[in-house]
Amino acid sequence: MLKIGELASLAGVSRDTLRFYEKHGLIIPNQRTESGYRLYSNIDVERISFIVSAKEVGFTLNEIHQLLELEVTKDKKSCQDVKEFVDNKITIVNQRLLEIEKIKHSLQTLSDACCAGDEPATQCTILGALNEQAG
Amino acid sequence: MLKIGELASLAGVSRDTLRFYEKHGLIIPNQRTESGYRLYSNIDVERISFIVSAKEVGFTLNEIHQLLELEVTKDKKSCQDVKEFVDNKITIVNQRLLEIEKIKHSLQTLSDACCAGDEPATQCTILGALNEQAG
DNA sequence: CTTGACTCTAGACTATACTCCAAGGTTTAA
DNA sequence: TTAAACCTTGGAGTATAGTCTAGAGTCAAG
Repeated sequence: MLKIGELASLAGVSRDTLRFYEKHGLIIPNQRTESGYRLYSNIDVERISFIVSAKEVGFTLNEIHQLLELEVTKDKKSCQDVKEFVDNKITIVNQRLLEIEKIKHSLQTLSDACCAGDEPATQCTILGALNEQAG
Repeated sequence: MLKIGELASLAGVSRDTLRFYEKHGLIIPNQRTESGYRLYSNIDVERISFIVSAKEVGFTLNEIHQLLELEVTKDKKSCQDVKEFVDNKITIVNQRLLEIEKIKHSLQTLSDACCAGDEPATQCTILGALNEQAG
């Protein structure tokens, strides 16, 4: 079991952030010591690492909360609901993948080509590099 | 030339957002009418679309501002500086790509497998699906 | 020639996601 | 046994990114 400071440094977030996430229902330690100290388990390490990743790729804490709450039971109705919600997220994720690939490509153009020598200056801004892909 | 409302609806943002971006130096119309109306060009359409994309994949307005300001001149020093900055961003973008792929995969697991019938319930949460990849 | 849809500025307000502080209790290592 | 380093709660403060409002000017159509 980990105390809040231990989980915080493992996960690369602050103690305050963990308490903030708890207040918003994202990560709740399943135990406390007698004196009231929060105790986290290994599952919480995974949980917080998912939260951090999801946040970095543009999900809000609210969306992340919904994702973490998802639980497919074999009940067909639940399945249907969850599938709809998840497929929606997949669509968003796919769009983001395309966007991030495009940005990556244009950054690469900027990095690789522009210092080499003979390229036209038009490629040597981020928008120029983006257009390069289209043309 | 486009007025602010026209650009706004083309780009899917509000007029207020465009004025807000202007105040922060992200997009400045190169002309005004005699009465003071902002006039935007096609370049501004691309610019705003880049801003929206970059924001969606997790860049802050500040970072986006820096990216838009980038301009590689043939001057070697500028080249070096820009390359360093851009390579840094590429590293970040690559990490995000991995993270988003991982999330996508686990969403797919949730969507595809969990309603089918015989899977263990452990896969049927987002964290369960994420672990599925590791194991 | 006026009505409605648009634009302007300045400034107040909101949501999200922290971050810091005060005042106190707990644990641990010298 | 005491000081440093941790933990608690509650609440205030901050940064980012808008969003809304007021009060006024502009423009195109009827």
